[in-house]
Amino acid sequence: MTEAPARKRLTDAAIDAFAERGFHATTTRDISTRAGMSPAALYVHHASKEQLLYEVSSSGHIECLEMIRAAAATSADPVQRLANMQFAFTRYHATHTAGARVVQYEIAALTPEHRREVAGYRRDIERVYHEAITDGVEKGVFDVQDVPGVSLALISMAIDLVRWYQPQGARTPESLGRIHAQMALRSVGVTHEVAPEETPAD
Amino acid sequence: MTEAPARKRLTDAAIDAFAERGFHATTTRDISTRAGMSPAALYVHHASKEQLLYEVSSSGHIECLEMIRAAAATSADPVQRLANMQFAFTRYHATHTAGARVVQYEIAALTPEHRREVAGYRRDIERVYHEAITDGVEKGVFDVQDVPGVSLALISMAIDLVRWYQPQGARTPESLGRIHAQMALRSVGVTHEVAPEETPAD
DNA sequence: GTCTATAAGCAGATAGAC
DNA sequence: GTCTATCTGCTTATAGAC
Repeated sequence: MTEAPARKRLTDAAIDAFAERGFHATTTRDISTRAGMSPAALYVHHASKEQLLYEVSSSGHIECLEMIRAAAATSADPVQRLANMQFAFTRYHATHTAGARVVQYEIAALTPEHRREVAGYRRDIERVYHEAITDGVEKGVFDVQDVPGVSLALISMAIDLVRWYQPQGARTPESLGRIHAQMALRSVGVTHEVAPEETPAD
Repeated sequence: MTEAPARKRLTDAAIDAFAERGFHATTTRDISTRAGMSPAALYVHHASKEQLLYEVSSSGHIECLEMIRAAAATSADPVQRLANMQFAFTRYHATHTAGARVVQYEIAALTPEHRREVAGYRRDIERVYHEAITDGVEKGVFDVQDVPGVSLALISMAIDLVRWYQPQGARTPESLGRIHAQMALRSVGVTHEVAPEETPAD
């Protein structure tokens, strides 16, 4: 159990600081102090405050995309797949609140080029939902008129909890995941109960 | 059609600036310039940048609370009421994106006292949903195990669209309202279709 | 790789003329 | 009530010693 390298200590500190106070309200001194370093040490490892945000934001987007793709690959049955996806997507946002808050709310602080890159990851995430719901409609088990509209609403349901969720509260990531999974199935017209298969959380 | 008073020009400019860039990234010079005034003019009408945020945030919270209470009063039938509420709540967030963004995402920038005040309005909004769903459960027309959990998820669905909604896009506030209203009914176990009654938008 | 010291600029807020 | 000018402090980022 050795101490984390300085570079990762800084990105971890940046995640917490950006999540708590927002990018613009966070000072580079705040980040370096949280990482146990002097203000100047930050610039040995990162070119600028925006670059630090970009690293946090892009790696967070990629992690989230891989997570939802893994969840979408857990079952060939549309009903079970959507339940697993909504459970995993919700649990992820409840367990990675700090990182997800930076991912979701600090896009405007990125440079235009960096913003374009992460916008691509976001479209990829929407596409996973879109395809899963389309699959269920085509197989005749889902009843949905507006597939993109329902996709966005299901994604919103999970993402918005990073705005208010607090780990010390009564709700666990798994309990929220089960509620949202049931609401997802009901939203696409599946009336019977299907328990989500809980893939191991990282 | 006379020009708006300086005070309102400033709060309107602050809503746009805070919504576009966030509280901390917005400068008082940005606000006063948008309102067509010099930097010093802002302080004739508002004590500080935080006071300006507080006025925007509290009036926005109160407006939203009154809107959802009005929607909850449109029908005594739990099914029709929930449909009307989710339609109105969604349409409101799509038509008041800028103000709602400040309301939802800039709470951390308020002083602790101001934050406590708006937290009360937020609980009131949740309570309106909570009571509407409880009413449907007690009358035997809704099937919901976790009433607060479903309430929060329905609220999240509408609120999160201020994160991504753009008026120039293809979706109208009304089309989003109808999708969300149907998803709300399905989420509480109502399987038949009920069109939301559209109260006039302000 | 870390530190101290500091440069250069911009922020919120105020003073005082008109 | 609006302006110009300015104060004061804090920000990002860099220089250079160890």
